[in-house]
Amino acid sequence: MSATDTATRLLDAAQLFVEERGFNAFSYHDLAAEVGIRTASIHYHFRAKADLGQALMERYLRQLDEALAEIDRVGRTSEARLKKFIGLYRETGSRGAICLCGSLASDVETLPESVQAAVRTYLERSERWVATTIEEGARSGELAPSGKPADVAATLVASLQGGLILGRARGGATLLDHVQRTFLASLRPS
Amino acid sequence: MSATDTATRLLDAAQLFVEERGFNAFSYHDLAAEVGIRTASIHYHFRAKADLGQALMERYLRQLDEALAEIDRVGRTSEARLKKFIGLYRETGSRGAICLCGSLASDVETLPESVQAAVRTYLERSERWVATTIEEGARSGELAPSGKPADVAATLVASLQGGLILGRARGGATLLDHVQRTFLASLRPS
DNA sequence: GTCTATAGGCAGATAGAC
DNA sequence: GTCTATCTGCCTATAGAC
Repeated sequence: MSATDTATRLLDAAQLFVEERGFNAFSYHDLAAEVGIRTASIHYHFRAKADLGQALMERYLRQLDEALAEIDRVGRTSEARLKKFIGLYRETGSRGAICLCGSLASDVETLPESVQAAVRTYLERSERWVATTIEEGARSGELAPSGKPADVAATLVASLQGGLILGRARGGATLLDHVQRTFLASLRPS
Repeated sequence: MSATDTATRLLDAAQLFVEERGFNAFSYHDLAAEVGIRTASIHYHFRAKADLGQALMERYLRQLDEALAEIDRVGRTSEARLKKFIGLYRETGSRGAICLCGSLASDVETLPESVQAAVRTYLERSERWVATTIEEGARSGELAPSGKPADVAATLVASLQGGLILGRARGGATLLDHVQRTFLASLRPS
């Protein structure tokens, strides 16, 4: 029952800030106020803000792997698994946030190369999982994609990330409902 | 043959900056260097940076209306019109940029309300045009959307905006190729 | 319209005491 | 590990001369 260590609390708070405002729109001062220490103390845990960004993406990648493994474990059909995958994004949107990776992708030109690389890895891994899931569904006859699985997968991930960003800007959290209906309908055999 | 006036040159340069880096990642100093005047002079044309953002979106809205009118004028079929619409985004992506509106949507929490409103208007207008175009195609039997036109329209706009952001982060400008193939295939009657 | 000069604030980061 | 104190630099914005 030990209290959560400071580094973890910093990562938690930073993740919320990035998901709500973006990497360049929060400061060590904001972070310090949230966690209850001074800005100088943050530098002890993360020497520079770029290091914090990298640690954030590394943890987020591990969380992705865990989430996908869990979906593969409990999802019975390909469609059910895709629905759960879309559900991860809907959850994020329902708390007024966007995906950490999508947020960093928006600011990509201002980020250090190490963080850019982690963003690319996250996107590739997501697309590959979706493509594989669609392929499995197509093989068993459960799904009928109208194009190549890799095309559909790239398009789905783009509309989920875009849907979160546009949905927040539009107000009202229904955009991902449209995305889910459109994709599941277009994948269903007629 | 008069030279372009300063306000217009400032808007042109600012638009490129926003499309490449984001609204909060360029300064009046960057802008001044680009246009060849001093930062203080920019304030004569746009009192505060928020005013510049608003002027930027207002001009961008007019450009959207012109582009959509032109597409309606020359596009012979619904599919041809949608392809030209997607082409607007592919053009932006091919110069390593993202849509001004998508860029501002990413930073939406840090923007003044007037700019947020313009972003919403741009998105609504885009979605409505796409929905109408799909409806027309469905009525004539040229297109066979698998869901409601409004759903498909919202999803298409989200994947174009998301595709630009993710495509730039991924490197390689092929993401919108995937999006175009996926949507045109899913709209084609079987 | 554009300039020089500068105010005033906040950013990321470091040194060194405890 | 966390603190106080401080450096340095950049940002938006303004005042007032030309």
